[in-house]
Amino acid sequence: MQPPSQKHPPAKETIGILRENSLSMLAHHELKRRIIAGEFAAGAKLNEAEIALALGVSRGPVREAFLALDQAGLVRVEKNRGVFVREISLEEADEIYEVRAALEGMIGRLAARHIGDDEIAQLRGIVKKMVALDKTRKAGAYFLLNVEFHDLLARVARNKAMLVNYRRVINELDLYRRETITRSTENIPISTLEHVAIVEAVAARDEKRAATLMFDHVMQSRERLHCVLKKPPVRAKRDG
Amino acid sequence: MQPPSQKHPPAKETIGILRENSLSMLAHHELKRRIIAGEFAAGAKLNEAEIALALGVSRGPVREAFLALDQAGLVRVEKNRGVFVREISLEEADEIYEVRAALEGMIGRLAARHIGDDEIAQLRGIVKKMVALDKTRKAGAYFLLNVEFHDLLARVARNKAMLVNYRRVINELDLYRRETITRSTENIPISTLEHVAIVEAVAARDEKRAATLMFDHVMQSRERLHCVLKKPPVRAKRDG
DNA sequence: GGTTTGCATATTGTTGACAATCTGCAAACC
DNA sequence: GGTTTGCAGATTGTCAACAATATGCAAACC
Repeated sequence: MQPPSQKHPPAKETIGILRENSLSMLAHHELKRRIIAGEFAAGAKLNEAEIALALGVSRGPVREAFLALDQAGLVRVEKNRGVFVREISLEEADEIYEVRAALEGMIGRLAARHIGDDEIAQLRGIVKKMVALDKTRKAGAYFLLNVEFHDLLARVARNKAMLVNYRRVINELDLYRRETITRSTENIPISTLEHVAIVEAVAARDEKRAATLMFDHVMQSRERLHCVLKKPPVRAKRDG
Repeated sequence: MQPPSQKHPPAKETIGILRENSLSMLAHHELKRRIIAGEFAAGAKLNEAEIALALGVSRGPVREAFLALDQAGLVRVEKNRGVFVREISLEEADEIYEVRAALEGMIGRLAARHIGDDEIAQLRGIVKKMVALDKTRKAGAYFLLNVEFHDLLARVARNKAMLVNYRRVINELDLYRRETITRSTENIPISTLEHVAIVEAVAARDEKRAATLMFDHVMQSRERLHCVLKKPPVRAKRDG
């Protein structure tokens, strides 16, 4: 298939990437990354020509990427007006949390069914780091560990369809959470305790209990988010 | 396109449709409809130029529609080779059923929380038709009632994010189910009984029970599908 | 003065053309 | 005979130009 002239090791990888991904897909992934990373403000207008120039491609692939991002719920397309980074209201976030709770419940059940010993160790490692963070109260670091914890569980569930749906929902939620969850540290100890209980249930292969704990954990996270939002003047050290 | 002589009342509606939807969106919806309706064979290759001609647009909007359909899981895009109607294996269908079970469980819970009396009546009406169909054993008609029943419950849940995710999963499953579920009628009475129980639980506003019944109903549907597949020579009257 | 109309500009929507890639087949080669 | 090489045709990927639409501002009008 490939011409046998692959002398340079890095070239092979680059060629592979270009063979697999069209410019549309490249634009799609890059824009998705930037949106999730928060490099665009919520509600910001994404100018086709501008982005095409920045990515070094023409408007066609950018437009195709926009349509895909619209389906993924990351941008909102208004005909003849443009595309905007999706803004998620508190009400929408509440709804999405319910979807996430449903998925995470099933993830807990499946993870308890399929988890291997090495993966149990990985989960325990993550939780250990969380416990250590309880004292420092670094919200940013905790947020990353939390993402890692839940994504690992989603992979352990051994269900590709579930993983795809889970990650899509998480991406949408992150549009909302990135502005709120890192502002509060008081709930970290509680959340960590829930994580500990989840690992125990999964490690014991207790499907029912893992499902319930995961479901409740998500719904309680939602409640904690509400509590944080209700006392808005948390203007203590906003490191940013 | 159309001459600007909008004397006729329906023209107003047409203009509205064109103002809301770009050709990409039109192509997206039309292709989605055709794929779900089974007008394209599973795995069939969708030729850009051919479809563009059939829809009366150029290839650009068709390509944009393809990208969106790829995100929705209805087609598979292979770079430089084309797009194909997604084929879903039994293993994938099994996975998707688990995602669906998770969502339907939450839908049952939320529906029990939010349902109104008129909607209870609607559900009972659908179930009544299902019971009537028990005797005729018309799989096609039962399938439509089943879709209506579950979609109504999903709307009753009063959660837009859930509805969007639910319908996406159902669309994917229909790619698989349309070839299998209509071949068997023996399970209709059992499934109908489960529907009756679900309506009762929702009408009683019993969230826990509704959630459990919905979850189990989906997982049992999956098992029934397996049973049907395990006895392949069901060559009795294949009305087609 | 406030509202409306009409243009100028910018941006998006669509198209057709061109470049890159794949596929199938036939000729050349061992 | 079987494999490889090299076209020819078809299809997809990308681009740049054109058309349609929205936006903002200024002039005209009441």
